[in-house]
Amino acid sequence: MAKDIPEAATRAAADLRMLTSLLRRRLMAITKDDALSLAQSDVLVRIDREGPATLSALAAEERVRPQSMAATLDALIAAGLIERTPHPTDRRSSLISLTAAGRATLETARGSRQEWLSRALAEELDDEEIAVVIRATGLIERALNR
Amino acid sequence: MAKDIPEAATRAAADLRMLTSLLRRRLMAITKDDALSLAQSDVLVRIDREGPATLSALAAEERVRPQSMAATLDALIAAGLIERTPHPTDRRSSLISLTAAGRATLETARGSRQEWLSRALAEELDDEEIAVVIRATGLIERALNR
DNA sequence: TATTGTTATACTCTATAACTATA
DNA sequence: TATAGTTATAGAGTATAACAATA
Repeated sequence: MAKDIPEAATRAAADLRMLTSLLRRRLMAITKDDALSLAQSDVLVRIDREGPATLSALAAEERVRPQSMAATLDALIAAGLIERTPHPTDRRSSLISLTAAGRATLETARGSRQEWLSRALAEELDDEEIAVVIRATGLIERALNR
Repeated sequence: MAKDIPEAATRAAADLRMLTSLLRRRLMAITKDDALSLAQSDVLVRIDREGPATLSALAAEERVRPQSMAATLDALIAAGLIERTPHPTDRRSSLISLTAAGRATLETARGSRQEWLSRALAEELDDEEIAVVIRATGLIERALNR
């Protein structure tokens, strides 16, 4: 039996769905000097935040199939931004970590999508509003991982 | 010269960027009985909300090129969910509107991504938190369109 | 047997370039 | 000239299916 879904949740879901598409397209359009694709940026940031990980773990965290993650990692390896080292205990697997170039890329992510979005938020929203956005991202993430 | 971007805006931008990818992948994974692609759903909802529109107008609002919008519209027309009628004053153009089947599809969007997301929000968040999410989507949209 | 990863293939979404028809 | 739309082509991102190696 379907539990009743409050009007507000339906509205929030509809708004979120459309906003997600729009935001992604805006980000994609910011190509500039940033050679990284969106999926590549996601993975680079994740490894930076969480440390070395296996392909499977990255795929699970990013919610893609291992084959899809493999394609993304291949591109990052080809660009010299990450590297594989043998897994210490599992010979089937490798640990993926940032190279020096990968860390440098993250630090110079200015002039890229990240900067464009930061600036858009900073210039249009006040401190209280930005706090609301931060709180909302946490709430949405919690709902997605429930 | 780059104006200083507050720490909080940078944090909000990073969180938003990654959340956008994750949310989109979760939505894509909900295929079920819903035959519409994400881009198709976006357009169908938009026409329903805003009424008949030209291809160019839809492309501008959805932030895609006219060629991309044409592909999406072709699929929706093939599915019988929208239709073209001649533009009253511009013979180069057409007005795109929902068919009866298109309206029916929107109404029976239960069992689809929209329902999955609504339920996730409703089950994990309380009323005050959902209100925060709704407010945040409005704020983000404002920043994107600034 | 279950898990980690690879190879092969296909579909969605979007873009750029070059074009036609109409305004 | 400028705008609305089309045709052709390509790349990013993702998936499923079938497989090999190791746990």
